[in-house]
Formats: sequence, structure tokens, C-alpha cells
Amino acid sequence: MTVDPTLLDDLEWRGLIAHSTDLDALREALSVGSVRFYVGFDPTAPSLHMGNLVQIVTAKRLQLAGHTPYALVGGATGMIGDPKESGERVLNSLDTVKDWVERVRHQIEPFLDFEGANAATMVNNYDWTASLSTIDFLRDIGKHFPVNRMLARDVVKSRLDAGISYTEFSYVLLQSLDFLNLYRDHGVTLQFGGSDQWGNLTGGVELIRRSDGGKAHAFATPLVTKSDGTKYGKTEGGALWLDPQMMSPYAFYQFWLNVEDEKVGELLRIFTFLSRAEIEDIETQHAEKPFLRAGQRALAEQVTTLVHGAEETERIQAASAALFGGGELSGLSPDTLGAALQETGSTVVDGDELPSVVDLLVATGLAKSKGEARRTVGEGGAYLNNQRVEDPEQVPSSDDLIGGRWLVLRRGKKNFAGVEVR
RNA sequence: GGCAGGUUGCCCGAGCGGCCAAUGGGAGCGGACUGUAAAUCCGUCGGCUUUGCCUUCGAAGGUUCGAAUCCUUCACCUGCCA
Repeated sequence: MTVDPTLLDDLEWRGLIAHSTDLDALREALSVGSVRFYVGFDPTAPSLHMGNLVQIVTAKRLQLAGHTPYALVGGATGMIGDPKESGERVLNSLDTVKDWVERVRHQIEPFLDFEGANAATMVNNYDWTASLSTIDFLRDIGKHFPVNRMLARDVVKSRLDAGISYTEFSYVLLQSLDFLNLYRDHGVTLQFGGSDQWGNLTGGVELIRRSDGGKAHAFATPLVTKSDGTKYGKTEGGALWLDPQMMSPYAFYQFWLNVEDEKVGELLRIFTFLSRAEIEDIETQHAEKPFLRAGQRALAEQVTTLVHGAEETERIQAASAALFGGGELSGLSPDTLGAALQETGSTVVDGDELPSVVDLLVATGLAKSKGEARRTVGEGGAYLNNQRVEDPEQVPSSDDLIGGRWLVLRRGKKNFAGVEVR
């Protein structure tokens, strides 16, 4: 298996290496031959999100460069939960974890290649921890972890006042054990993860050294934040989910399309497989004519294609063009409009007696309550077929139906929803 | 275990018997300006059958014409002393 010698330079250029163990040693290892590496995903939700996507995409980069991925789902670690600063986690039931493990596994699979010389392997740490006895665990693993060092970790320190359970405190041992096991049984010598995982990553490297005298590598990818430092995708809808049931591909695409200018270059480098030359070209275009938003368009297209496929992305782009095109909606063919509204989400309504605009705003989910819907109208933020609605009691007439059956509802500048009248 | 203080709307945080659906800030939402960007400014920000009604101020009781505000019990948190 020949490997791409420029891999590490590319990762660095993309800003994907926030922390690392000896970088020169890693560079050396990656240039000699196919390195077996692993990256883990804990089932803490029914779907992966944007933060996990960084790891998935990075794993794919490594595989494309000739290295061999082990994708780990945390059937065991997901039962424990790694400590987070905000406080103790609520434990999930075994059934929930099992269900989420399966979902996460299926979400990861399409991104990696499970055939060929450097085929990916899927592993579950439940397989080697479930049967492990407490005595063996404490003797073989626990002995290598000085508590004073564990206490010095930032997350742990931040929790000492508020309190931290022994369960979460022990998490690092489990993740380190994973690395040791994969090192012994599969020759895995590299682990990476998000920068919040740095302590867990080095824990494994340490354990391999102390326990087996072995040499392993680790690096951490950066936490993706907005330019004001806050987390991305932390809006009302929660995280930026990859599961189309939890976040529509349309909403997913729109998220990337609306990324702030200052972040476009960074996100293109992290999340897309566009080459350095292509990205720099886009950045130049963007700097010259920012209003064209070439960066956001490329970003949204690339990432949505990666996650939801080219066909879906084309449908979304067509829908976005139709709705944001600025032209008269009535100028669109009913089929085009119907397809567009299928992407934004639409609600079916009985044609005999049309509800008021306020009721429609609630029915489509654009407003959470009638009060909010009325307020929106009062604020001048409600639109029917791109016409501002002045009267909250307004009821659409049959003349308003586009193509005989569609109403286009909008809240604010960019939240569309369709109403199909039957 | 003793003493003192706290628990308010998405978050922080005022209120300390009626003028309280509850000051202020942040987030969110809408408008203006733009480029479906950022910054800025303005507005809005419990629900409803909306000149009024209903449910909220840790939980349950009580006092009162009337309580987020007073009393009792319970739960949790914080500080000081053991």
C-alpha cells in the first residue's frame, strides 16, 4: 500500500491538528506505510452531529492517503459518559445505548471504504470490556493511572467543586484501554479525536507505553466555533444533526449557506475535500466579491453532498433558487414550487375552509403558538406568497393558491414553509 | 450535626403583601441597513376564544379581601462553625 507523503502537511494546512504528540515521529510513521488508526464515537444521542463530522471527514482523509481506519462505536464508554464541564451526565439505559450504537454505526459506514487493501473495520468497545473483571481492570489498567495526574486534568479540576462521580472520573481508563486493545490485537498506533478528547487520547498513548513499552501517536482536531467563540450549531434546534429525520437536509444546507464570512475559509478546509488550490481560489473570489457568497455556496454544496448525497443536494439547490430567487412565486410552475416546498417542509390543509394566516403559521411550525404568530404578523415578519401580511385575521382566498393548491408561507427573511390545499 | 443565606420566566439576575406575567442584561425572534454574511440601530420576547381570562416565581399546605413577596413542612444548593 503506497501512502500519500503530503498527508500531514495537508492536515496542518487545513488546521486540523490542534494538539499532537511528537509530530515528527508521526510524520515519519505516516510516510513509511499504511498506519492503522482509530477514532471513536460515543452514542450520546440518536444521531451524530457536526462535531463528529470533523472526525469522520478526517478519518476519510487518512484512508484516502492510504492508511487503515478502525471506526469505534462506544457501546461501553457510552454507558459511562465522559466528564463534561457543565456537570454530571444522566446515565442512559442499556437499551437506549444499544439502539444508538446501531444508529451511529450506520451513520459512519457510508463515509469509509470497507473494501480494498486498507479497508476500514468497525469495532465496538463493549466487545472487550463487557467480560472484563473488576479485579483484572484494576490490576492491569488502573495501576498505570496516577490519580494525582488524573486530578490535574482540566475537566476534572473544573468539576471538583461541583462534584464528579467515580464513574465519570474513570472514563479515561476505559478509553485508554480501547487504544491498548486495538494496539495489541490490531496493531493500531494512532488515535485522533476532538480537542476536548485530548486528555483521553494521551491517556491511551501513555498506557501503551507504560504497559507494553509501545509507541503510539495521537492528535486532536480543533473545536469548531463561531468567530465570537461560541459553539456552532448550538441554536434553538440544538445540534447540527446528520440524521435527515432530526434535521432536514434543506435546513442542513441552509446552515452552511448562512455561515459568516470570516469562517468560510476555515470551514472549507476542515469539512470539504476540495484541494488547496481550489479553496484558495474560492477565497480569492470571495474576498473580491463577497456578496456573491461563493464560499458559502461551495461549502453548502460540498458538505450537503457529502452527508446527504448529490441528488438531494440538487433538489435543495433548486428549491433554494426558487424560493430565494426574488422572482414572482406565481411565475414558477406548480411542479417546481411543489418540489421546493417538499424540501422546506409542507403541511396539508383541507380546502373547504382555509385557516387564517395565524393558524397556518402555527400549523406549519413557523410559529410555536398563536401568540407568537400574531406577534410575528404585528412585527411585519409574516409573508404569504412573499406578500407581507398586515392583518393577523387574514384568511387566504382561493385566488391566493398558486397552481391551484399551494400557499407559500414565510417568517422573517428566510424561513419558508409550504401549505398544500386539498 | 449547628447557625446563616439561597431556590424567580431559555440563561443570568432584580422584586420582598395589592400599581407583578413580574425591572435589567444575554440568547432567541422580527424589522431597518446589506449579500439568505458580520457589525449596528429599533422592536419583540408565558398561553388563550386577547379592552378580558388562564397558568407561572423549588414542592405541598396555611394566613389574608388579596402573596413571587408573610407562616409551616419537605426537597435541593451555598457559606460559616463542628
